[in-house]
Amino acid sequence: MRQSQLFYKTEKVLPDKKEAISHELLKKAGFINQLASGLYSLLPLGFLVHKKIENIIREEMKNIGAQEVFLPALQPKEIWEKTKRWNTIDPPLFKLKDRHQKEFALGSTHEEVISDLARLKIKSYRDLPAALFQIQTKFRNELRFSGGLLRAREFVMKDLYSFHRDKEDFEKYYKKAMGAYLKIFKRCGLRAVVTEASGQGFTKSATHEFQILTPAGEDKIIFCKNCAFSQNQEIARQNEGEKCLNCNKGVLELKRGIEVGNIFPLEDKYSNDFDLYFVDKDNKKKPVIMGCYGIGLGRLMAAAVEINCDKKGIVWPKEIAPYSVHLLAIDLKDKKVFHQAESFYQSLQGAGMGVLYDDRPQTSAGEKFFESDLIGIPKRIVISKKTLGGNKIELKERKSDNLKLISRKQALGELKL
RNA sequence: CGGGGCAUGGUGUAAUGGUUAACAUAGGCGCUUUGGGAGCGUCAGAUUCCCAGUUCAAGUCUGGGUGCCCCGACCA
Repeated sequence: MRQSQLFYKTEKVLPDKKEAISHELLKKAGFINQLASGLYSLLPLGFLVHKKIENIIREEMKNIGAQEVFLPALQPKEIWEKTKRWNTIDPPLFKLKDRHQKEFALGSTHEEVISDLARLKIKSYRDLPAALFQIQTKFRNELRFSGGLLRAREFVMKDLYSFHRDKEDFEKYYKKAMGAYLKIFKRCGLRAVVTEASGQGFTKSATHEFQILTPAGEDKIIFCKNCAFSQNQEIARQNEGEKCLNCNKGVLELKRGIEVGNIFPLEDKYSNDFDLYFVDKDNKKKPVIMGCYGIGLGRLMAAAVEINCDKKGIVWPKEIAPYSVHLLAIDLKDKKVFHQAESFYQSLQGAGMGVLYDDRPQTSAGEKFFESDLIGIPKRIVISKKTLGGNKIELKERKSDNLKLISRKQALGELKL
């Protein structure tokens, strides 16, 4: 992509108010734009990152045998009455009516829709287990929004639902899903802490949240450094400063975290509400055992920035960077520089690399460097009069200060790594 | 839902109740610039969120509305 053509603009003046660092950087660097409270547009750079995250999730979902579906966001009132959640779910639903006064909600989650669907397709133990996921917009009528993408009213979520014959099979899958989740977060440059959390009255068994430890987080968790035991403060039986009862060694700390995902045993709650029964080998009708598993994509993106940034800007983890190489051409009026830069741009593209090429002839060197650091693409190539003197180009990683002057051939090799 | 704050060119801010609402940034044009957000010149851009009211006079004061932000509560 030629930067001269890219739809973006970095901001030089931002409001004085204190906001989450991730929010400030994403706005400043031109990844997102706020339309209203809790409503955000993803600009080309932001959407590229979003799509990278989507694809990581797709890969890992595929690895645990889940199939992708796409369910309606607009949902009729009846299915919500079956679970008695039309008026009780918190945060409340956004509700609306069609021209015949029939009532609908914008889905804040999809247990109702998926259970209704599963009822039609799952009849026998032979149909189990099954796992379906989707990447889709959710709407939540929260009392308050904050931290930019960290809590929005409309956001994209990956939600996975699994269906099982019995508890044992469910538990096996639950562990598999937990592993997949940890892998997803790792690939996004994050170390997630698995935290026990409340079942919110739906289940007595523990549910698990995936927390990214950072002071910018809204959640409070009790954490043991020694054994990585972790509980959301809302259910914690111990306080900070006490000795960890899990390992009997560490001292518990109170940490803040961003909840980037959670996994939840649904047991037979929705199966009973939707008559989701199957006939088992023993010819007996039994309720399907369900689990649900969610990841907030926007929140994940913000958390990735929150953790991967410095004073100059974002430092994107390799796998979710909008582009993998940022090619800066300086002294573009010099014909040699121009030709070298153009041809290297072609070479990079030919090698199948995602490359952003700063081809703007009027922009000063300083501004190019500044914006490059702000946008945070992992690898930077500079071609200028200076580098051409030795017929080399300059390579620098965003996360380090080391400059390397190498030949174009060498650079192509190194960039592929 | 409780408490607090703010609302002025696209963006960020300034303006003891008193001329023509100022500055920065972003934008257009021209010239000069190119290794860490370039300089000079020039042009353009605002019924000061909306509706009432007080006053000789309102961006500024009062009331209501709307929007946004922060703290708390809430949060599958």
